[in-house]
Amino acid sequence: MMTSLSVSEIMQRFPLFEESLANFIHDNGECKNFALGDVLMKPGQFFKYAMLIVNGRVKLFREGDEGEEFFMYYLDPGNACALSMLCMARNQSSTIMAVALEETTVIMIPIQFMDTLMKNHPSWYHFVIETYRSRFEELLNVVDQIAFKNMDERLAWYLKRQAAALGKNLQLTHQQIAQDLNSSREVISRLLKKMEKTGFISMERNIIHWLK
Amino acid sequence: MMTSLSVSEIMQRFPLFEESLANFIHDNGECKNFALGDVLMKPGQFFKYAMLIVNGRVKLFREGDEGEEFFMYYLDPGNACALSMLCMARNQSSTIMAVALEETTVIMIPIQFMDTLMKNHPSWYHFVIETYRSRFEELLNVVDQIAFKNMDERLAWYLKRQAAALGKNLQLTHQQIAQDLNSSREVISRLLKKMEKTGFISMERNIIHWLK
DNA sequence: TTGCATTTGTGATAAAAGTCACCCAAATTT
DNA sequence: AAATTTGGGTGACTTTTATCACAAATGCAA
Repeated sequence: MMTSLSVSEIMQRFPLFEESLANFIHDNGECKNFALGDVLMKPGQFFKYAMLIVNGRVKLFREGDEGEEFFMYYLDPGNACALSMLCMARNQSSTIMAVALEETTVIMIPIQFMDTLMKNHPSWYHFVIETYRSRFEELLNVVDQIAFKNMDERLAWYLKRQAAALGKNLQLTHQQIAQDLNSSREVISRLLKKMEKTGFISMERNIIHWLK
Repeated sequence: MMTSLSVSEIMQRFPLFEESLANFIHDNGECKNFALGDVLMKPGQFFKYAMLIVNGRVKLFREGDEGEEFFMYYLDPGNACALSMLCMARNQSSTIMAVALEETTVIMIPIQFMDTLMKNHPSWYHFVIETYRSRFEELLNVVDQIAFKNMDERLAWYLKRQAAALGKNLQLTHQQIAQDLNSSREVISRLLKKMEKTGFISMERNIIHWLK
């Protein structure tokens, strides 16, 4: 069923999987490609698959009632979408948006295999737990930021995370940052100016260099 | 090992457990009581047990760097602490506070039984997944509130949740509410006055009546 | 080159939330 | 009953963030 991914490629991306698990996934998973901007998941959508990221990068964000956005985290190769595994278990609909940031390859494992995987493959169970744990923790950090910090600190934290995920030279407009933080462009521009003066970043049009 | 809880009591609190699972928990779990104000979990603490709430109520909140608090959710009888199950899997330390709101009884299941439970008891696996799912979803709602809403709406949502959990007559001071929302007493007092005028609540000293 | 769209800079102003000062009323203690 | 503590009300002011208006700079396209 898997269209274009060998067992050894699976094990390379997911090094903690046993070979029997990689085999099972190879036989029963589907491999799907998404282009930049493609929506993997949107509010109200039901899940039929657990999604494992093989290549590329996916951006997860929450949507507000009036279409505002709020950036949560990225999924990188080797990660899985925790939501896709959680909601699936109850056939619940999702509440967040997932969009491909670049050309992205995903393994889709149909919902009906979950129980089997869980029962027969300890490494699957550990992978699932670790996926939940890391996303929960990431979400707790997000809560920390918006509950306790002002915009200047939140912006610094945001840029630091972006730099960690995407590299130190960030192709971002002030408008995009404002959108991710649910703030406004002017506010972000002013705060960035301050950060530039204090030596944390340098700026060009469309680019922010994280200097730390 | 279980001190004071019969198999049938376990199955009553956790109706989706198979009998074999309830038996296993009865034989291998420990039963522990906490008094009002007791700390079940605090930042930096490592987990040796998964915790299932049998009686009482536990309040979970995040602590800020300067000791601020931020209310996340309550755990009720029949719930489990997702964090205790997640961190355990990696022997990670927790990042949130859990405090007993009243006399509370908890089943503590030592970490080393997790793999066995997961493998041999489908109803345990479903319970764990559902625990993660519901807490993740609750946390997402919290993020929504602080990311997109002003304090008046957040306060209304907070009171609504409190009323759903604790009943319509809430024994809360304005100061406590301010603390849970990481705001200040004056702000909360003023907003409550408005809510009283618009008929959402009525107030007495130490009590807020949720009227909807 | 000229024109146009996009990105960024910035002052003025407004709205939301936090802080300070001080009050009164209810409850509790002495 | 008097004194003290606790909870709550309120005006004045500050800080933070958002909004509005508009200018300047940059890059791309005709």
